[in-house]
Amino acid sequence: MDYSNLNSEQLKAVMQTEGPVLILAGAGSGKTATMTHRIAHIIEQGEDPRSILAVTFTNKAAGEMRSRVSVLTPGIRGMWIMTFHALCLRMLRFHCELLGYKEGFTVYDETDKKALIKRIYKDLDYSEKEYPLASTIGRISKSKEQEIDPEEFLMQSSGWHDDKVVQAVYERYQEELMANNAMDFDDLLWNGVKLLENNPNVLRYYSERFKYVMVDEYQDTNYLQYKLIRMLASAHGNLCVVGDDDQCIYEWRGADIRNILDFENDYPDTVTIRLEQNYRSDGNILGLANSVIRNNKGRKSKSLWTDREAGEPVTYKRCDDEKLEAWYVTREIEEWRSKGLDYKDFAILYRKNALSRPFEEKLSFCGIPYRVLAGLRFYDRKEVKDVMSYLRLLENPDDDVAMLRVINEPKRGVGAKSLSNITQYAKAYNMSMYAALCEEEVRATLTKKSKAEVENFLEMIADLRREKENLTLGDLYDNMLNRSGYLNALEKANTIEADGRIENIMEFKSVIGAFEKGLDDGTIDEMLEEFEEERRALLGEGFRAEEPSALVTFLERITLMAEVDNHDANENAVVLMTLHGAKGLEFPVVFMPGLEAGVFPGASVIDDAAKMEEERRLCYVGITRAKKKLYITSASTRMMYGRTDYQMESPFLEEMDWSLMDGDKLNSERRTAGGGLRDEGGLLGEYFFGGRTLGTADGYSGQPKSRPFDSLSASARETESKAHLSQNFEIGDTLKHPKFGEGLLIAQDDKTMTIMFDSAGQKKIGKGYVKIEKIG
DNA sequence: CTCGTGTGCCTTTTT
DNA sequence: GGCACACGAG
Repeated sequence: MDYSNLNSEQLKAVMQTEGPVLILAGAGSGKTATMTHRIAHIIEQGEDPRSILAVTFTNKAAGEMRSRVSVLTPGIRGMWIMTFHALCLRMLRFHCELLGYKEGFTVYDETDKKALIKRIYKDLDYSEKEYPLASTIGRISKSKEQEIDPEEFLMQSSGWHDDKVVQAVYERYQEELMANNAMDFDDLLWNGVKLLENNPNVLRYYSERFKYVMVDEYQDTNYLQYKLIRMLASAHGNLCVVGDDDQCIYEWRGADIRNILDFENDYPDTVTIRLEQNYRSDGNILGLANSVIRNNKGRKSKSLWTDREAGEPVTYKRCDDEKLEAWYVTREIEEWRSKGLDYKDFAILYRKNALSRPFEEKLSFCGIPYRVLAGLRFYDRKEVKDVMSYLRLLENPDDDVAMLRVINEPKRGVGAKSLSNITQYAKAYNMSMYAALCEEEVRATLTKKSKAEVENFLEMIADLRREKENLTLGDLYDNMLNRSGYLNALEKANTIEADGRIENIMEFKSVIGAFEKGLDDGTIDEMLEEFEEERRALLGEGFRAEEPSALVTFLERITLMAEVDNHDANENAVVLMTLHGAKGLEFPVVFMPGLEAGVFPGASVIDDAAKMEEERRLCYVGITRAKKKLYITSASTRMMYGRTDYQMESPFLEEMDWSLMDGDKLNSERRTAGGGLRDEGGLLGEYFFGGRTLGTADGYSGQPKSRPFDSLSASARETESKAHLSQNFEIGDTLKHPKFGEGLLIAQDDKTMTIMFDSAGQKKIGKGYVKIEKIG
């Protein structure tokens, strides 16, 4: 194999295959290349690929590693390169009966979890106001991460009423999960650990099999993941972990930075290798990153360096408000693009999703393609969750969360009263809702019409359950859509909203198609074949391993998928995402907006030293995403959650090395004595959009790079003036609204228009907020 | 039972 | 400002 691309430290990491190895890999230091070469090297040594386990946190990282390894060692199969959750899930699929689960168990995502806990609240008569759901869910999750079961929770609890509530919900939640034959994400890890801890023969099998264990992003492992890895690597002791304590940004989620800081104590005779040469960022960017992160205490000594040139200075821009900030960013993107960069070379990375809107508006206004990686995952949309719930029921009819989602969707006349009848019966006889519904006496409580519809629904499930072995996933899906009446109900609704849902349902169909045709790691048949091989090996060891079906495999894959996994680096669009989502990625030009106290760092952490350090690491992660050019911006006032607040500059700005920066100076407040925003006058054009100020140009920096909007495309300017003019309509005009569709203007004043929409009825629309077109 | 309107909430979120 | 959710009228 060719190792000539590797530097001496990387090479050392590749060759050190035996014993515990700690690779401290700074940002952009060629970590993935090192790991993939290491795997390839082990295989080249003649080791069985099946003896290799490489664990990551994201599907994306796993996929990347898999494909890069396959370039180095074509045709090699049998390694386990997957996320922690997928790893546990795979073992649990084979051995779930040892923990009391049934074959085909369901994995609940956060939405399912929330729905279930909500139901438990209702049952136990707790109010969400008094005991916020989010806090209860958080505490349950934290407990699970620490292996604290409901019983132990009780013993450790302070005895406060709040604790008792959480305890009661927690206990009930675990019971329900078990009854539904389901696990949540935390259970996957905990059950994975339990499986190995309680079953010495299982532990022996896997730990002996995995001669070489590797873990990526080790700084973000939590207690369970730590234990899991420790056990899996116990037989051979060849454990190689890669991480960067400066990039630990998930402590709030249970990640324990001590796992990496204490690794050398945990594993005596550890060989520690530092990858400190950064190949990603130009000198100024790296210098800035170092100037920020050095303010953290308690980090492993490490200094990133580069032999690249200093490059562009980092530009800081203090803007008047969030709209101007977005304009500024948009304009700089156009400016760079005119110099030959592509849209996909830019990323806008913010602290929280709520910051994305102004950027979306300005980008879309200027016709710049962009993609927001945030908010609702495709698979979290109501209609997608619904159709998935139908599919889930085919595999696991005990899944009450799925049942509750779809029993009355489409409407089958099963309301609160009927539901309560069904669930009470189910509870009394200790059965699932599906089982209860199968009882004639339960259905007898429904109205005649409703009874017939429910029976039709049950029959569909029974039929499809029988047929599922013989149908392709696509056919199964089509059958389900038609026979459930789900699609029909949406078609009948004939609203814009329903049309959107139908579109998503069809999109889901193409996801199924893609899955059947094959993904990056092979076709579905190859995957099932690999399962079968694993299973045979396990059977040979005396385990009774069940092979999961294609449907189960499909469903779990989607459940374990994250939004960032959808990021396609080849799509030519500006990317918008949170700083958390950006870890592991890189872009030629990065914008970091919202460097304001209360936004970044967030308001609640500013006087918590430990949390400030994590926040600072997040800042470090953001800076080190940039290869060529970094912009940092802030806004003097920002409207968020419907309120406009005055924003101080972020304390992180004070820590930065300003000799590496240009643009505005720190504390460059731009307010008039009266407290109002200073109109930068003269130079700046002011632009109106439906009577509101849209944007002013950069008049501050003394040497404006361009006249206002010169760098915006001609079509953007045209659209702008059109948008302005188009707000003047006359009564009787037929108008088109992007959301509500066509309608007739029946009244207006200077601020609003009253429109009678064909499908949405009469609405009052504020002028200048959305694009309204005249069509007749 | 379903639809409509009103109230409260609002970090970050690998899986 | 927007959305999800709870509650009240038909």
